[in-house]
Amino acid sequence: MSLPPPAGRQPTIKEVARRAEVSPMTVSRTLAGGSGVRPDLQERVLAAVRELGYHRNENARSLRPGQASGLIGVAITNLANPYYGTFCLGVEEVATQHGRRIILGNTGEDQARERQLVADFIGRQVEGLVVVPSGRDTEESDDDSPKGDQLSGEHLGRVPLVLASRQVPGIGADTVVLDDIGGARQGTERLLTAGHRRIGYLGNAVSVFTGQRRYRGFEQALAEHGLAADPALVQRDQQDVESARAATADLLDQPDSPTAIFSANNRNTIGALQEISRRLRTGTGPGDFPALVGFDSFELADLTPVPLTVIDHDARQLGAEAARLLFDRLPGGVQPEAPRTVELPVTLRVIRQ
Amino acid sequence: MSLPPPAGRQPTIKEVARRAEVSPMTVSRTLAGGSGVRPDLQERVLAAVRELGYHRNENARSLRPGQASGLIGVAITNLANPYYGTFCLGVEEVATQHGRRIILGNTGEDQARERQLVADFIGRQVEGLVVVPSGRDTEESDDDSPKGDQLSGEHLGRVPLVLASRQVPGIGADTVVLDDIGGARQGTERLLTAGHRRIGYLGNAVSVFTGQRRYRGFEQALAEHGLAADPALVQRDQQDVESARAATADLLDQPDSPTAIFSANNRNTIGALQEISRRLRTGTGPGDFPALVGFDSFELADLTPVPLTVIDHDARQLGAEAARLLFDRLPGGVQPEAPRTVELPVTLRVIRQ
DNA sequence: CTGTTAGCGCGTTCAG
DNA sequence: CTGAACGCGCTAACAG
Repeated sequence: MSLPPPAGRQPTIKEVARRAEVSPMTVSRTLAGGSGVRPDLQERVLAAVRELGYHRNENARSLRPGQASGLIGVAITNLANPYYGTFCLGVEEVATQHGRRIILGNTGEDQARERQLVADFIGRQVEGLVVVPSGRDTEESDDDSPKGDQLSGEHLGRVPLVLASRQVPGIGADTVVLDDIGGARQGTERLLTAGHRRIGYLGNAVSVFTGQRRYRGFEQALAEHGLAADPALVQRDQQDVESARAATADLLDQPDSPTAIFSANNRNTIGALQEISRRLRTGTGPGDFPALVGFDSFELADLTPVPLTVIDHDARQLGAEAARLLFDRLPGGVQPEAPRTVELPVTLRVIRQ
Repeated sequence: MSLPPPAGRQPTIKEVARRAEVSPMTVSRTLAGGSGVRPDLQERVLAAVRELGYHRNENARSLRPGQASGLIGVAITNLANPYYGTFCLGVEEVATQHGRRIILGNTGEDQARERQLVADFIGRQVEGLVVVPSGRDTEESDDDSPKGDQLSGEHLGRVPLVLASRQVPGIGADTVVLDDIGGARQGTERLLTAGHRRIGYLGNAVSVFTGQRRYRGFEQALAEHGLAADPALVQRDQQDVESARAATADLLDQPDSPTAIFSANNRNTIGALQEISRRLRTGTGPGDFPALVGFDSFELADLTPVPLTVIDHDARQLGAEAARLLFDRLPGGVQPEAPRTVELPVTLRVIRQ
């Protein structure tokens, strides 16, 4: 005679035990590897497990002291950007190597949402956090409500945190960033060397860490040539492809439009290419279209209708590195003393001269 | 006198209670909204919560009968494909509207990995699952080890499941698919109407549901014109851009290379465009390059160097619809009787004539 | 309005 | 080799 199937609830260890006619402990031990359990009992247990479709309740499991949840919380700013999808893949792969699962949230550059997410992750007993911090001031402020509050030590308890892509002032967490300044400087330098003097800038808000750094690299290169950025040619409030396309249209429609454009991320570069290609098709716009240098690579860069150089790097590697830094701080890791910052190099890649 | 901060552990409700000099129940009630708790006690509790950085343990919480975990498990096949990133965003948005969090796993088209993931999700007490099933036979087989075993009702317990993109025979779950056959038929029809007779095919494995359906649509359109697919022009084992590029090279290098190519997904279309553009730049390859019709849209399709039509749809909407079907089966939903299949329409969009 | 009791599913500890 | 008791953090149900 078989017991009735569980009604609307997952079967528990007790039900398995009852069905296998053993005690719950025998089930527990069997599932833990079975050392010290008679083989015939193990078989009865495993049969009952199969028949009932039993799954250990990981939540109850992690309740016990010393038992970890096996979860890593990942918060990113924009899942619609393939860049971050690839980034997550890097985190996920390393997490899987360490037997961990990732739990993912999208902040949409919203700090309130980031705070909720992180709080929830901690409530779910994540063992660690990988966060791409949403836009915020990167300047230290001396008022008493520091930015990045939700990522401060007190709020995190003792959950290790790794920041990716962007640093947050006042947060002493391990961080992986790119060589934003150097990459932007080199990319801009390339345009200057090619003789360009009117160079447009497309970027994300200055309140975003990378936005600020990449703009700084842009300015540095200009300064080295005795130039300064022309405010009329600087557009930096675009977070998505459509606004980037519109900003590009603005640049192209200026009376003395730029002969080249530096773009600070793939959203902006793609928007620029879309607008340029639209005008090429419809025959509108300036006679000559600007050359492009853009941070981040992307699929189909090859198809560019104008000269294009990308400042390339691997989002997957960024994610993997972030995860590695995190696991160093988890049980079994090397437990570094001070917060570390890893700056990954970038590569100038000429797509079309 | 303040208690020592929690050492390596998250603070518990008891510590908060001790610090606020109330009972744990008063803390619990305050955090649950505070109805029926004296305001001054609430303040003491909230102060203690802030000071200790307390976060409710959601795992312990969901242990109690009747309490749900607030988690939705999402398993996709390829996080590196921006398509699935966007898909996840759609799921995530709807889940957030319902106060749920998503927990994400990447199967890499590996059934074993899919099984592990789903088992783990259930162990974490997810309230529901959204799965893009990894490749498997779509034919019913009459042996006794049916495909899609891990998604069968017995293994899932009573966790509602929604399949997205791909159906699995024998699994009576709600499903959202695209009009794969109709879309592929229309796309191919367009090439035939334009006079093409030698049409290449790039697709994913026939063992993948969409791969099979899209190929069927391709064949149907050919048949309507009294034609059959030429096996020499059919390549369908590509899962990523690089192998798609190589397959395209194969097609282009044939003595009598196709005048048009139908591509069954964005990985293949992008690979094809890369190869064609490479040859255009280097001046190799056939004199005339084939026109393309591809399933899925993608960024920068505008830049195509050859005539291109895409069979367009919104991955985000697919994800959102999958989530909606799922929430219908969760507490508070409409609890439909039979499994439902939603077939989302696709749109032919001419990118370049 | 507040506190005590009990038990959710599991595994460590200790007895048999 | 097997089982019973206990407690992890939390909250419904029941006192007070």
